[in-house]
Amino acid sequence: MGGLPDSDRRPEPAQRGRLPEVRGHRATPSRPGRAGRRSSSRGQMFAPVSSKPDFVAQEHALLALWRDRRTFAKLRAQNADGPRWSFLDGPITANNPMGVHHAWGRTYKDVFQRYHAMRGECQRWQNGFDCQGLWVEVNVERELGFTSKRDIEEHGVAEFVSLCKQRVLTFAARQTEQSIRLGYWMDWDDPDQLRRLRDLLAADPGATVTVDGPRGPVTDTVEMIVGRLGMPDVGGSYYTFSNENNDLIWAFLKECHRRGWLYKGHDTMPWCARCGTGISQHEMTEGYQDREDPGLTVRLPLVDRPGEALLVWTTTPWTLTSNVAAAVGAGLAYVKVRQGSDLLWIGKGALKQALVGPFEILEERVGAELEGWRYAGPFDELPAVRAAFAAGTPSGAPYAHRVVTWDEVGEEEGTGIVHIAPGCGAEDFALGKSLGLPMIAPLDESGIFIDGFDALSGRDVRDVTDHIVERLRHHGFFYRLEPYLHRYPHCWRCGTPLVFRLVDEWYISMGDVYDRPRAELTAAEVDASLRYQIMEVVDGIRWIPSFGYERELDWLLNMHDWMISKKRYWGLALPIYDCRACGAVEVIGGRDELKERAVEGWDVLEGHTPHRPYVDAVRIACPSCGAPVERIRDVGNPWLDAGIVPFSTLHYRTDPEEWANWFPADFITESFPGQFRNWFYSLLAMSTVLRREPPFRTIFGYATLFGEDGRPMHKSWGNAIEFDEAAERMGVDVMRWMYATARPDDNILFGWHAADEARRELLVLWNVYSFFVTYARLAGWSPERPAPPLAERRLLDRWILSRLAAVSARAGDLLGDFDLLAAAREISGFIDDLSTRYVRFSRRRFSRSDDEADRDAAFATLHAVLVGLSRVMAPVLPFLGEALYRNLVVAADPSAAESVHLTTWPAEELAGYRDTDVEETMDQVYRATELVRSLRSQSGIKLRQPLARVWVALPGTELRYREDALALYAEEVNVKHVEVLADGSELVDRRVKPLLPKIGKKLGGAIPAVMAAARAGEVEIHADGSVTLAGVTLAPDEVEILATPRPGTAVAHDEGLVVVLDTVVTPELRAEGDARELQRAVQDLRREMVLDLDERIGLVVEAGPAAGRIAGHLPSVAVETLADSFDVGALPSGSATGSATVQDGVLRFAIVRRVRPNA
RNA sequence: GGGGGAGUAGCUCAGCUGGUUAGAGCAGCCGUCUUAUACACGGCCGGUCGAUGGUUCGAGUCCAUCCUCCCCUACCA
Repeated sequence: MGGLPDSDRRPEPAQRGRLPEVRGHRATPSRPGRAGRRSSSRGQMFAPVSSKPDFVAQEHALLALWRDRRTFAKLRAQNADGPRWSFLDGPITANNPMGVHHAWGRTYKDVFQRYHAMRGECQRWQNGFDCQGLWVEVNVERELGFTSKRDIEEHGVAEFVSLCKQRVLTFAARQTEQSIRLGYWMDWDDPDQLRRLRDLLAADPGATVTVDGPRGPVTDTVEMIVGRLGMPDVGGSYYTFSNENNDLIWAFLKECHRRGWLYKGHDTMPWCARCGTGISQHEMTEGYQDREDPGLTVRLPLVDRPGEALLVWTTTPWTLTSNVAAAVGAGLAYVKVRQGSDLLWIGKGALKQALVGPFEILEERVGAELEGWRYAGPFDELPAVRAAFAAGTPSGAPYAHRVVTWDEVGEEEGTGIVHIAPGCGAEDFALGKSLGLPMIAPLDESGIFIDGFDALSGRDVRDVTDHIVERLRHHGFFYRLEPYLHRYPHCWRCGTPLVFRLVDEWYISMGDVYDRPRAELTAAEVDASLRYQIMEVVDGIRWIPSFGYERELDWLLNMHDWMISKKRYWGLALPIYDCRACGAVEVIGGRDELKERAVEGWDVLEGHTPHRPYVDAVRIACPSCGAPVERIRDVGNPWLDAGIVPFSTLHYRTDPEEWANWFPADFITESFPGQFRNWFYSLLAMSTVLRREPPFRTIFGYATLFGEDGRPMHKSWGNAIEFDEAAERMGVDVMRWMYATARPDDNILFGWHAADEARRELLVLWNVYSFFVTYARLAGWSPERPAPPLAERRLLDRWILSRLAAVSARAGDLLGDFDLLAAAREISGFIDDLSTRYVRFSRRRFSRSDDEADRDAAFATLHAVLVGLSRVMAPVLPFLGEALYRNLVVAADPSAAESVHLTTWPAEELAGYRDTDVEETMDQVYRATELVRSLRSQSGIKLRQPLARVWVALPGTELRYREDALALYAEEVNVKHVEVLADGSELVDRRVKPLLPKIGKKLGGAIPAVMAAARAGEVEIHADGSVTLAGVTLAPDEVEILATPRPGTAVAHDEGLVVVLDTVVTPELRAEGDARELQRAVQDLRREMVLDLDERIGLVVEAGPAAGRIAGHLPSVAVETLADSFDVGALPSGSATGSATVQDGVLRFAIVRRVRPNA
């Protein structure tokens, strides 16, 4: 269990922790009793930290710790009186284990909630599960091996519905466990409890059971407890199958009905023959797939023009059975062509694609002239067709196939003449309705031809193409058949190609679409059209990214009426009572109302949740004719279930005051694809109907997760990664970091390589932490040791503390603005600065003992930085943050908050560290350091080799903290003296850099000349700092003065910063460099020997000229390598030896151990 | 067919309201530092910023057209 401190096993402090002290040193060092107890011997303060952490093991240990200590409960209690921040969770479908794509969204949800918790805000922390609908049904069917609705009916609807509930409980438990593993803090149910309820439900739903709720034990039947999950007395996640959820949807539907928006539509709809239900417009997009269909061209002989025929084209041959008309474009040109003995009518523009073989044009007419021509249909002798035609048109006259005109007809595909079957296509239906054509509906709900179609009757629509083609050939209707590839709608759930069926479905009217811009509409017009009311609600919401706003409006403007019915079993029971006797429609607004209105069957429903089949038993009296009326058998669209949650989960009905405290939600976040027409839409629609106000203030959307290869994750493609596997192999902090550093509005490519990159970044941080603890233990340093006040610390210390303050302020603002990516980038940049600049620059300060005050300052600084960082990163990286915090703070200070997640956001506390002058100074020093490194690299002089002198020219601005900065610089670049070059130096020139953004507009066309002068150095610098270039005078704040090297000097420069390095290595410098070389070689050998970091040694250096030259430096080598003694002479036999490359060859040495290994 | 987004190094992506010399990480090559020792750092390599025009003193950035990919949307049989 990597890195988890021993102190975890100490008993928990009784009082609630105060915040850890991170400022400088403590005013009162410590209470004597405690200090005596633990830090008298070194190494007791911080638990050792491996530089090779096992993140996964650590995460498991921390999960156990949080569970045992009830840390989350403490957080909730701590914030109970804070200002409210309302997050509303979009329900996850409890139908399968959760995937890594869910983990992406859940990372956002967790990060923002944790951040607001650190702001002391009170939250609800309620997760949601989506429970009802075809998703679950299909999986239960699959498990049972069912292939049709008949199987369900035979199995028994009650049992089937129970199995659906059980499946939901199974996967709610599973997803709960997975979410907890992710570190997602919510008010989770106990997964074992969920499974227990599932088993009890299977055994006996009517048995009485008692469960623990937040307000005490709750006793009810198993079925009713399941129906009450998520409600205040039972607690935990909300479930959309809950009684309250269903009840409130009933109230919503009743309100729609009251306003006259609910209606029954008779229309030709996309239909899934396998699922036996219609598919609404909202569900269509997901199902479009490329598909090859038969492209069939058919001859239709004209009755009154012997020998002539129309050519029509279809990709759905089965619909020819129900053909009633052929449509032409009134204004399009049509031609009669001769092909062999055939005389065919066809659209002029369709000649090329529709005809095969040579032809001759005989005649041309516009479409309007063809109107009314009668033709013989291909299936005229079928009883169903004869019956429909005999019944005729609304006027009563018998009907015959004829040509009609339609303005939708085009010539780009097909023949320019469109086969019309109003019972088999939505547009055909609309046309047929407007012209009063007969309707022939050939299919039953399973896609089987009904009676009246002779040989076809009883056959599956998916399997009749060959038969139909054969028949057409036989009767002379066939012209041509060739495969046709197109996008065709499929069932989004089971993948079956859809057919169109004439059915009754229930809709909520979205109201008129006006042909004027919204701004010009009157209030009355808006009041009359729900879609515009929803748009007004959308206006009041902040959409991130902003294009979401336009997309939602676009959908609202174009959407059709909302089809809410489904001819299925598991779901919301639509509370619609459609009187067969008189046609009156009644909608019931809740369970209580139903009980009141019931005239029979209430006893059947009593004790059950409002689901099929029990709810079907209840009848009410028709308010209009008094006849007993049954509920329609349909269930509801599942987005009704999810859309009502701002009301059902916030207790709109039972506790309006509490509801008002949490409504509207401050924040929701979900993956964008699909939700504009689904959850976002249903939330908006339902809130608009019930309240006419936004259900949430801000919505943050993100894109889609793909495999590493950029394709959707797919098991058979080998690019799929299961959540559990990812969690246990890469660790969830690594996963969360990947998500945090991904652009939300772009698709994310998820894979093991990306995880390695993310881990590497976190390892850098971990290594800083490991470094700190390693040396703090060696030095016996503890946070209680007095440290110099900030003003007396080194520049480097003040710099990193200032950076920390800046980062916590910025990251906080960014998280508050829902910009996790930018916040993560702040943290990432800080980790880089901390590791590559701060620790790298100050490494020696932690190990040496000659300046204790400075050493303590370094420890105190790095400690404060790591503690501060642990808090800043806690929302994003809850495990790493906690690991650092517990070892760095809790282990040392039992009075501190026991978890980083119980601390507050540190920005305000740290603000005093901010010093932008220090930051600017350090940036210059750092850049100048890089230049020296570059020069050393070019001239082949190792950084280890001291040099005598470096000259530095700085940009025109003044270097602040000059002495400190230069001292630091000298040390860092390993030179004896640093000289700052003045303006008059012969090594550099002063150049002027005009600041284009400031002067661009003003100067316009004069710019090329000014820039050329600046480049050439033709500049006049005036006493007040202004300059004249090419006759143009610029103010001091319009230019920057830079240094540039004069030609011919060996220098490095960058944006006005110039360094000149004296590369002469004198014998003295060389000796010193060789000593450093020796020192490094000794350290190398120590490492090879695996000596303890603080193990003392004896050092023997082989006698010779080299040893002689460096003799003067040997004492310091000894100090640095922890040698108690050093000798120059023959190397003792049997000891470990090494060698260092020095000026004139190789210098050998030996290390003599003071203690025996394993002693 | 309409609407939106995107096209920047071999790969993944930065690049703010236009500012002159386009950056990072990874990969590759070469080095460096080091009691953070299976860590880290630097350098090199690599881009006609999808194409073509235009606006402008100046365009990866703004405009137009076209090409490619993705998403949304659509009644094309």
